[in-house]
Amino acid sequence: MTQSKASVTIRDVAREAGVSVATVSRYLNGTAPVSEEVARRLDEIMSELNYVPRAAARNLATHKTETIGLLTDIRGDFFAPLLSGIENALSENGYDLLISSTRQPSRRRGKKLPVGPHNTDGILSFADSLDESQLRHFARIGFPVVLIHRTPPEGLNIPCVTIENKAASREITEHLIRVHQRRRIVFLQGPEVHEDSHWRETGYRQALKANGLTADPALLLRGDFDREVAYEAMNAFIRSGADFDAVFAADDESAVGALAALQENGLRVPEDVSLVGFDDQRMSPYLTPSLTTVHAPTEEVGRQAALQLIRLIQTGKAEPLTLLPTKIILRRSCGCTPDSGR
Amino acid sequence: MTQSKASVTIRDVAREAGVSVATVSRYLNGTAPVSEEVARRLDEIMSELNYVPRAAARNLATHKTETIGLLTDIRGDFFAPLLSGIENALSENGYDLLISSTRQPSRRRGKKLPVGPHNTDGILSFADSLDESQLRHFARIGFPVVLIHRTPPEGLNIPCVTIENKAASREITEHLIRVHQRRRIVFLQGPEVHEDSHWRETGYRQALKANGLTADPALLLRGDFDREVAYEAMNAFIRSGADFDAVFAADDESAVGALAALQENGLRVPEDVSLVGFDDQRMSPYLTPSLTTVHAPTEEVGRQAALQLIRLIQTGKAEPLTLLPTKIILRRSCGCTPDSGR
DNA sequence: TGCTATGATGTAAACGGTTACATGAAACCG
DNA sequence: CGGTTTCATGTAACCGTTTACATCATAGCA
Repeated sequence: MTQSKASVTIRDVAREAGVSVATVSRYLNGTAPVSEEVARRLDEIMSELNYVPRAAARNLATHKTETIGLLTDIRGDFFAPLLSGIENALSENGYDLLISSTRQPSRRRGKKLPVGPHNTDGILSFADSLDESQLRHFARIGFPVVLIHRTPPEGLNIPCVTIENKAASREITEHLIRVHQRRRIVFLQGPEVHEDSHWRETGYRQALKANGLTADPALLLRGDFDREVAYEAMNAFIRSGADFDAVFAADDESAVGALAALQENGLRVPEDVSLVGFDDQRMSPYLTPSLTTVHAPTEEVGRQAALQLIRLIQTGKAEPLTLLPTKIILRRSCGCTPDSGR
Repeated sequence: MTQSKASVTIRDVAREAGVSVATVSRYLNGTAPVSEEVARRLDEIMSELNYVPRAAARNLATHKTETIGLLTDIRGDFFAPLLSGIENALSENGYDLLISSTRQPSRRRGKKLPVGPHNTDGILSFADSLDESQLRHFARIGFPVVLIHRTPPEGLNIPCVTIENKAASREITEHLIRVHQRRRIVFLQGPEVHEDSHWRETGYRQALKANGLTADPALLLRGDFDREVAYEAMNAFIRSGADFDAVFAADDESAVGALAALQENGLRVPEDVSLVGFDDQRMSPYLTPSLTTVHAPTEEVGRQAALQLIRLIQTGKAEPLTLLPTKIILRRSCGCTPDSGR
């Protein structure tokens, strides 16, 4: 009931315990030894007073925030595991997470970013959340940044963690060709600028070439990593009477859209058309037929990115490139019949 | 190149502009008029120096953080839309988001929460992220909290935003009974303590009773809002030779598990067994058959919760209960055959 | 013309921690 | 036993803002 002041400060604790604030601070941070006696008294008083150090004061004094910022778009199945990996790694290391979505490309120049040196110790940037000029600025002032699913622009030395796209794409395409005798394979592209999409397409092309097939530009459709877009594109393609016997969707989202379009047009998967995706999202095993795809370790990407950023903050050094392995997962949609895809 | 000091402060700006720091601060915050002349000069200098006010200093001086904390588990399809709604509402109102997952119930008493009065202006707590004693503590010290998908414990006056569970559950159950002539309907329960699960079960019971059916306890299975758990439970149930003709899964996650179990055991949905879920998650229209379910406005829940919290912080008042409407969505899995479930 | 609003600005004290430097006591040591 | 370490602690400056209070023109007004 004797709740006079708004919040209890380190000085209150010091006074109650009959010591100086310096002693309290040192005990709190373990930066210097404190006598048994005093330690006991402090423990007692602090819990009695329900004392919690104010973050702002600490940040101001130390020039550290113990917080990292995340810039990303909050969308789809991809996001949850990524965030989960990041959050785990951070909390294990005592960091907080300030998250800001890069929604509508307001891109108002001059408008300051919601996370930056003023409120975090470093930031994680997913895909194109930060444009080149912003990256250059952070690099210039030496502010720690780690890129996720995107390599740094020319000449910039910014650590990045992403996944192996090309080899797996090539492998899954070759699977369609060699095991299932597919010849006319549609590639459902991602967003134009997206790096993942680019490398996946490269893998696809290499597989075609290595197997004596030519890459027919007519088989390239834009799916934009989006269910609806993929559905529309696929639908229009089918109705145009196009000739094809398989679809490689650049990600599972677009595979879902493609699957819907195929089925609605009376094409059986995998009997008439083989379908494969990329990412192995949560729902993929539960589609009918279950989706053959490439497993991307998204949660691990998040975790590694967070760990690299922490390392960069604390030691000034980090792995320039962390490339996580991917693995193809054979299920039913390509034509295989594994025991259980789950 | 003349980058001597670590960071540029308000004093640097003031000196360059030949005014006092107070003037700069006032201009920055618009808390007092400033002459045309000075304003122009400040704009120029601030962008030239690339000045960004340090959040910690500001927080310390104002006792505000302009940040809210979110406690939740980062799991499943449910999470992304919720977060998206929250983030949108917050950023529109100039708040930052500090997020902390309530992973392993470490529940180490005494261990301080990662978000609280020391680093935020208020917090959003999903379901059981905060236990009763923690809620009481925050209530006692007058720290703003808004609950999501959970009502406050007895005697506590904490605003809460959630959805209408009972009426829709009753309605969807009656749909199974009246339209599809189902009589033995399995209810796949959520986690024991979960409020949503409780009310959904209540709606289910009411529907049975109102239609002259008795609630057979043998038809109550635990699905835990989890695919795997639901799959196992359903699988065991089927193999035990149980007699049933429909399944009402307490959420779409468990519906997915149930669907897998049904199909693997050769039961056709919806011919042999009707299946319905709750939530209308992203994947639900894309299952085969598409899932009849109850649409929960999850993104809107997030948005409303954020808005209520902001109101609570700024005015001290907020709606005690925000109950968002739900709506049943008829697709194929119950036996209906709508044009397109998407 | 003297008196009071009003506008634009400056001065300096908070805010609640950390930490360099200082101090006194006890321990060690040849 | 005097001198040097080491330990436990205190003093006070500092981190970068905001803001109450003061100041000084200038305008408005009777």
